[in-house]
Amino acid sequence: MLEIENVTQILRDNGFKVTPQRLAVYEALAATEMHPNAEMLYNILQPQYPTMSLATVYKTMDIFAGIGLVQILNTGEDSFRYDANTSSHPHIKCICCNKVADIFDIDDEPLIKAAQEKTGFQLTGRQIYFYGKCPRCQKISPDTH
Amino acid sequence: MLEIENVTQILRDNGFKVTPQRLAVYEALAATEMHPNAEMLYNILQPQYPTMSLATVYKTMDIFAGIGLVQILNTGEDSFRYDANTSSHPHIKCICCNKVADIFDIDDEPLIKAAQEKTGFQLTGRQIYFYGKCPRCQKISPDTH
DNA sequence: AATGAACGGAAAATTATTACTAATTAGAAA
DNA sequence: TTTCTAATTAGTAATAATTTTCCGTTCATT
Repeated sequence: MLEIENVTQILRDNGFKVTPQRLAVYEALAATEMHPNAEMLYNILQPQYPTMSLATVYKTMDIFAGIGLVQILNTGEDSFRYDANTSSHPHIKCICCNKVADIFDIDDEPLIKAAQEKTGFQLTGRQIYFYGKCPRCQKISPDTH
Repeated sequence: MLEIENVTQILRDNGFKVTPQRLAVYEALAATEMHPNAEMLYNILQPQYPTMSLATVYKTMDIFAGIGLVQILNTGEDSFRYDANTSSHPHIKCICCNKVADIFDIDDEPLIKAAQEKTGFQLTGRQIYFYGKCPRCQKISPDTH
């Protein structure tokens, strides 16, 4: 969730050119809460950037992930999703509507500490995914599942 | 981690035939701690069961997952890994040697409870993966990462 | 203005997984 | 035991779908 100036700076610092496409991709990702995959992002950008290429989205996300501007989510689908918030927060996915949401302000430190102590690993990252039925889907179809 | 008799029983209870292949696949998975994917399992079985087919491994794991004999892991790789321990325990993967290990006896209940309360989701499952460098790899190459 | 990077669009690659088919087999019934 | 039959298997081909590559054109930066 950086400002455009910061994105510009980080791109330049890493030797990448600053292009309207790259900024647009970042803006679109930062503006949505849907944790889109490449194709969703492409569709979001389509109206405003009709010539935007899916290949560009892929290449841009690859660069962004490399320089720490986005994190890649793997929720068990065929494609990867992206998050402009690069902090290691848990995610939760609705098994009915497939929506992926953030879980902020949750204290996972004790678990991380315990994992580190139990395994002797030098931890570098984590991915915590919860699965269940979101409140909206509970109302719509309370019985299923 | 069931005995063969139990696997046999569960297969029959669910209307599946008990075949040497299915028992061999279960045995191989239960005997290893490497959390193999389908191809690794196939390679493990190859020496003792030269005619074992990769397709059979896939179909068997599909059935096993369906009747609760195995759980499917998605550690961010291209393929799925399998675990004969169907309890929802965290896993940890070494970013150097790609080994995947279990983390038992760790209390993730507080985190689950907090996630449930924060989101209002009806939770049905979770996947907790840690990433880092295992003790062995720390000794071999202490600097990298 | 120069130039190497980046772009669009489409084609290609990748590769895990599934489908297919003839042959075999498990389990039930005779 | 033998027979019967639908389920299962081995081996291979096909699928599916995301992601990457390709390349001529355009553009950002110096």
